[in-house]
Amino acid sequence: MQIYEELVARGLIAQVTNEEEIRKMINEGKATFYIGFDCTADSLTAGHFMALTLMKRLQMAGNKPIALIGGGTTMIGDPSGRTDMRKMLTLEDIQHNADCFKRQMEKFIDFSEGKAMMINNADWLLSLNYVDLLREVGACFSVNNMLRAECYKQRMEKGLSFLEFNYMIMQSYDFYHLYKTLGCNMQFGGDDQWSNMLGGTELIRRKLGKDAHAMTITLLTDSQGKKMGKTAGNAVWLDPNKTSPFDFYQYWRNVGDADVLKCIRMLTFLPIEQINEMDSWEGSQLNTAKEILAYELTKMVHGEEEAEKAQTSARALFSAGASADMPTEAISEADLTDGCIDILSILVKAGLVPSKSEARRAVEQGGVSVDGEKISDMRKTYTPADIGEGIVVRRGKKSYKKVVFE
RNA sequence: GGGGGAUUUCCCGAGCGGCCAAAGGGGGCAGACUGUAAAUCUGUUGUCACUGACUUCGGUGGUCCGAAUCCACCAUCCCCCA
Repeated sequence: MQIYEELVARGLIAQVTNEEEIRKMINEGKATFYIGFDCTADSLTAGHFMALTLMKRLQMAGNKPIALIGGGTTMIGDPSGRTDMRKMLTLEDIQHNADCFKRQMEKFIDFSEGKAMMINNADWLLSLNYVDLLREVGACFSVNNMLRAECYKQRMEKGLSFLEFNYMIMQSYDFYHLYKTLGCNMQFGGDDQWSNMLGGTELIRRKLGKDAHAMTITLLTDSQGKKMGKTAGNAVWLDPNKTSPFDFYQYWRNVGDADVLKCIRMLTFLPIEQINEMDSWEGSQLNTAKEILAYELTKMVHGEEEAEKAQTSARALFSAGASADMPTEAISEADLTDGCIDILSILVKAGLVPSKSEARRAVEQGGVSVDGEKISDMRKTYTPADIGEGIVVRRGKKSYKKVVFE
């Protein structure tokens, strides 16, 4: 099976400008393609992960990826599908974020000699001259068409600033620039980027009379149509300091039944034949599929060792007993009052609850246990001797910490 | 430039000068049921020294015994006219 067919089989492709040409091009490994990353945070998220795997797949098929860091475009902020304007970031923040992105990407993509490139559009966008730009590309854009673009729909109701309106032009300019300087003939991106990407192919056609291609990746959504990769509005980060490997593992371990196969198909590198076999699984058998998904992804992002640890911890926690690799929190002399510490303080200290009030609530509702025993008295206290070698404090089913005294 | 409207807790949204830590919904969290799923039901959802106290309703001042509610100014956003 060739790469294009595989992408289709995995359900990764959403829209393409010209299927025949793109199929031919990437199957023959002749594409030089780019994906843009807006650096609005200092870590990539699970949402970016799919784009990274796609780059990798295409790279393995002999195509050349360009990771474009949006140092310049982030200065503007993409309004696509947003209801609010993005926060404006300073130049320093953006640079810092771009550096972080680079480190993370290097784990997935082979950037060695001629295999792939990473560039920052700040390099050419920031030095553009306004009047020159208007004359050079401004004439190629029809405001009428831009206003019709799907991505601005929501903003047409709430208000769209001129700053953000220009985002499409900047992104189009990137593509045009990369086409001219690096022979980049294709752009990939999330499906929400479709209009912006078409802006680029259109610009290249008008300015150079050449055909460039665009292709979008299906957005990863759950069975309810919500974007995946977030928990309670917070992103699932690839940075282990922002989302621990265990939590990362748990996120995928907990996806809904209806979404497991889709995730495995789209995100893992397991052979498609093997995935097709899993298709017939149902009921609690899907739990195995979820373990596979969680393990595979954690392995890719954090390495095999972390994946093993996360899996062992998770199994131990949800079946029985304790595990050596649990996240641990140390209590010290300074945390004690009259030689002991109460359960509420332990919960807060361990980061299992954000405040004492919530700790109280958790206990009241029977959601707290220590070494497997439910705590019903919120005044219960512990001395260093009680803690001994360490106690396992658990809040709810899924969050727990080992607490030690030192 | 002129006129009108808005700003409430995580989000949406209701709020009469005292009975407002603030209705309702969403989301979150916990419990029951389960398969670490979904659906459903129940409880809970500002903070703390928790039968009480303290801090919140865009910002700053003011009126009042008392303000999310009234007044003034500022800020931001939306709509209509130019």
